[in-house]
This record gives sequence, C-alpha cells and structure tokens, in this order.
Amino acid sequence: MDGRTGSEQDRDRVTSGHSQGLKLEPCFQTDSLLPSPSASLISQLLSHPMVGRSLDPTIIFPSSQAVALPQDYKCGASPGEGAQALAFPRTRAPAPVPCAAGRDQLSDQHLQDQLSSQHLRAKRARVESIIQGMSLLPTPQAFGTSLEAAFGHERERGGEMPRESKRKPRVPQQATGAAGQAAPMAGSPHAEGCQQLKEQLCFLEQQLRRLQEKFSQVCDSGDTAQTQEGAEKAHPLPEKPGDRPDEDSATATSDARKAPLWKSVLEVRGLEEEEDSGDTGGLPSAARVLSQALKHELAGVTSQVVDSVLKTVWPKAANHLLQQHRSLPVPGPDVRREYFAAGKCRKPLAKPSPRNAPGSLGSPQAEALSGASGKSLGSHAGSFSSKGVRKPSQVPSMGYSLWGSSSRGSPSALERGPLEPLDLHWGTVKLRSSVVRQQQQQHPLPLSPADMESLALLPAGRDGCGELQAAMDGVPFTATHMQEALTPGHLKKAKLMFFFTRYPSSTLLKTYFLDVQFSRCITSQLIKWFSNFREFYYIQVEKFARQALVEGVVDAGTLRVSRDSELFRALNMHYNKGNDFEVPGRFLEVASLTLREFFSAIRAGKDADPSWKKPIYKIISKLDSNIPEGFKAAGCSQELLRS
DNA sequence: ACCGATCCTG
DNA sequence: CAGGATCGGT
Repeated sequence: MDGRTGSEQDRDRVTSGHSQGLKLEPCFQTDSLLPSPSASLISQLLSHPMVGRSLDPTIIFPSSQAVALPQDYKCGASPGEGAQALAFPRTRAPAPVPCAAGRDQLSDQHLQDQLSSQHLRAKRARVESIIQGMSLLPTPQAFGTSLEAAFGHERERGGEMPRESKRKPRVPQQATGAAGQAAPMAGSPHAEGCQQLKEQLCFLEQQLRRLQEKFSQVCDSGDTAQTQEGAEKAHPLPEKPGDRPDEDSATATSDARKAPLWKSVLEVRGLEEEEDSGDTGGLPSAARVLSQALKHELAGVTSQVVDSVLKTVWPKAANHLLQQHRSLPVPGPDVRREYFAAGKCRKPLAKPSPRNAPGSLGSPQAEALSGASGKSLGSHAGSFSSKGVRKPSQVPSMGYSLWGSSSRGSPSALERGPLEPLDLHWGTVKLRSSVVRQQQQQHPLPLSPADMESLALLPAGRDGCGELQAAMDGVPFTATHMQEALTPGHLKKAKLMFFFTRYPSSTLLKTYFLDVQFSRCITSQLIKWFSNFREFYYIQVEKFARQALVEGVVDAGTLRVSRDSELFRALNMHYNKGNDFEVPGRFLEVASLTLREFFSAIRAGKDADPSWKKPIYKIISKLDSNIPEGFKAAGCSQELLRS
C-alpha cells in the first residue's frame, strides 16, 4: 500500500462505516449494565401482550394526553425518527411460543370440561402460558432492544445526513438544524415528560398487579397441579443444574416447553429446592418469590427511570443525586450548547479555551524530564485520592490518566500491557497535574483494560439504563448528548490524539469521537484538523532538520528528538498546550525518524524535487499507533477543556 | 467526475 | 485553523 492507505481504506467504509462504527458503541450493551440476573423480568413483563398493548410510546411523548395517538407528535428535526417511533407496534410480539398459544386454547376447553385430571393439567398450562407470555423474550435484552427499536432509537439521527449534505458540502445546514434542535429544550415539555413517564409507571404497576392477581388466582385454585409438573420434570433427564447455561435466553426459550419461566426464575435465585421439595409448597412459594422478584425489580426500574428522567431534564441536580444515591458513576452530561453554531460548523471554535489552569504551565519541560523515571504504583493510588476531590460545582471529570503513554518498542502491546488493576472509582478521579504526569512517565496508568473498557462504556449523558434512555431519545426536544458541532474540547482531544495517529481515517475518528454527531461537515473538519496538524508537524521537523544540517550534523543517526529538544518543545507547545498530557514515547520515536528522514532528504538535495516530501509522508503514515481507549471515554472532550 | 491530501493564503 | 486551489489517484 502506499501512503494513502488510510484514506483508501476509509473510502471503502465511509458510506457504510458510519453506522458500523457506532454499532461498536458499547453504551447499549445494556445487559452488562443491568444489575441483577432478574433484570429480564421486567423486560418479560413489558413484552407481554397485555402489558405491551398499554405501553404506548406516545405516553412518553410530551404531546398532549398520555395515551393519545402520536399524531400531534411533531418531530422537531427528523421526520424519520418520528416515523420510526410510530413503528413501535411492529416489535410487538406475534404471540409467544407457538406451543404456548396452543396450550392456552387447550386449557380453555379443558377448563370447561371440568375433568379433574385434565383440569389440573389445564390450570398448569394456564399458569405456564401466563408466565410464558411474560417471558417471551427473543433476546436476552428484550427490554432494551424492544424499546430501542420501538422508539426508533438510533444513534445517528443523521443517518441520511451525509447523503443529504452531499449536495452542499460547503455550507452545510446541519449546524442550523442543530441549534434549532437544541434550543427548545429550555422549555417546559420536560415537566410534562416527567409527568407522563410517571403515569406510565403507574400503569406498569397496575398491570403488574393484575398479572400477579391472575397468577395467584390460578395458583390458589390448583396449587396441587404442581405435583404433576414436578414429577414430569424430575423424570426425564435429571440434568444437573450446573451443566446447563441457565438463564441464557436461547436455552430459556427452547426450554420453555418443559421448563416454565418461573422455574428458571427460581433457579436463578437459587430457590429451586423449595420447588422440588414439596408437592404442596411448590407453586405458592413460587408465586411469592416471583411476586417479590417482580416487586423488587419494579422498584429498581422505577428508580432508574426517575434517575434517568431527572438527569435528562435536570442534569445538574441529577448529578448530585446520582452521586449520592448510587455507586454507579454517571458522568455529568455537561451539556454545553453554547458552542452550537448558527451557520457553519466551524463556529464553535471561534472562542478558544476559557480557563487555563495557570499553575500547570509552570516549567513543564523540566518537570517532565526530571521526575520522569518510574514510580511505584502505590503512589498512583495516593495521587488519585488526593486529587480526587472536586468541587461540588464541578461535573464529574474524566481523569487525564486515562491514557497511559504507550511506547517502548512494542507498539502492538501498546495499551494492552499488563496493567495493574487498581480499584479505582473513576467518578472520583480528577487527575491533572504534574504529579500524575510524572508518575505516568514510563508507566502506563494502572488501569486494567477492563477499567478502560468500562470507562469507555460510560456514555456521555446516558446512564446505564439504556432502554429508558433510548426511550428518552424519542422525545423531541430532549437533550441528546451528541454534539452536533465540534467544540474546543474536541480540538484539544484531536491534538492529543495526534501524538498517536498522524493519519487517522475518518472511521477511526468516528470511533473516537463518539459524542459527536458525525456529518460530512464534521468529518471533513476533523480530517482537516489532522491535516493542519500534520502540516505544522512537518514544517517544524523540516525546520529543525535544516537547522541540524546547518549546524554541521553529519550522521542522521545521531539525530534524536528527546523531551528536552527544541523540536519537541515546539510540537508539545502546539499539541499539548498546558502540558497536561504525557507525550507518548512512541511519538518521540516517530518524530526522530521524521527528523532523520528530512535531514537525509535535504542533505541529498532531494528537496529540489517539488514532491520530495511525499516519500517521507509515506513512511510516517505507517507509524501510527493505537490510540488509548481512554480517548473514547465520554466526556473526555469536554473535560479536556478544563485543563 | 469525484475524492482525499496537500499547498497556499489569510 | 479554515477556505480555496491544486494535485494525484480511481
């Protein structure tokens, strides 16, 4: 491949890659975020036809009446969204498992026949069908997926945007739309939204109660029916509880035939002995447990909903609450809309950086150099806690320590290295500062890949409750925390990323700017940034190469960019103003090599050739290294601004 | 013709 | 750093 490899690949993916990149977006792997194995219960409830029917998406919409049809629902920005939202019913289940439906019919007949043995059977069938009705979950994350699909949730509302703006690459109107979208959120529809969500919850509760009633009715009249069930199940295959992938949805559905949901519920809760133990005790206790489980879960979900609504409606207040009530870290949405441009995508950059911490500018280089060598991991912890305190008014911050400097030889093992896991609650981390910087030297931060991952997982302004957040996304005028424009924070982040990659593909950029609504404009702006970065970079290197030549350097091999070299100073000043980032050693290597290449080329007189730099570009373009996952972390763009 | 990267300019 | 022109590749 030539030097344009990156762009070549990119070109292939630009069209499809948009969604693809975002598909990787971890935020919606809700299952991992759900606290307990019983989490599926509510999902099952919601999937139940009865419940589902009353769960109209329009309830949440701040239109008018709760159960009103979405006709008066006006989608502020994207009609497609609205259309999808209306598509909600399509996910409604076409009735549970076939056999369950069959049984249901059968049971009705038999109930009327009043034949005792069949009677019992029938009741059992009913119980099963009820529960199975609740259970019909195609996927483990039924709740999330169904709701997501239901509300036409999609990450990129600009799905068609690139195409749209293709016509006018120059003066894209996205920003205008963005402003229009963001502005109205100041209104009161949120109160309404809250109210209606509340109503929805009440409704849910009612449905749940009805279900429980129905359930216990059936149970009461025929609790002995369980006998047979128990026997039946005991017989065929005395499978060990262990060797089966229990709550797995796949097995759950396929097993549904012989193992009704409540059994798996019991298993999950480790209560199956109770069921096996007695003929008489079986169902009632199952009912109790189920009931408790449902209640418990409902309570949990309720609070989650409240949290998420509150957070969306009232980010600041929610922040505090969330921090008080949960251990689950939720980054403050910190929705700064002031950067939304009225006309052009570059507007946001008009006003550079607000506050710069004066302190950190001290004597960066000296600092970076002297204190550099390896320090114990223990002191990391120390610095974490000491710096962990933040003013209440501050939103939670991402630590600068997120990214360790990768380097030394093994680019492949860059941030995959054996990092000591540190029991560190990221929400409390606010690392800026020389202390950390020094400790970072030579040592990637003690965050395990898992930690990184979880950091990256934390969505900007979206909490773990992806389903409901998804629902919220359907609400017009809701603050979606996707930035429709690049902010100074993004610029800073991009600059830091330059230390790792000089030639990022647009796909890569999309991967690392997850909080940005990518459009053609945004993409090209980012690309342009990196182009500018490169320009500056090469100019500087060339300058120093010539200087070295003038100074009589003979051996290109002796040229080396170190942290105290002037070249480094210039580059660092440009990309890492404030010096709050530890420049990866790898970058120094790349810079050194670039310098040598320029030096050699110039010395060889190649600079007579108008395109003499191209071979060098080609070489350098292959030296990109992986960017630490920490850069994907939500809120890091904003956070970088504070430094 | 289109696209991306670079060059040049402000 | 952005806009526009230009170059080179498909």
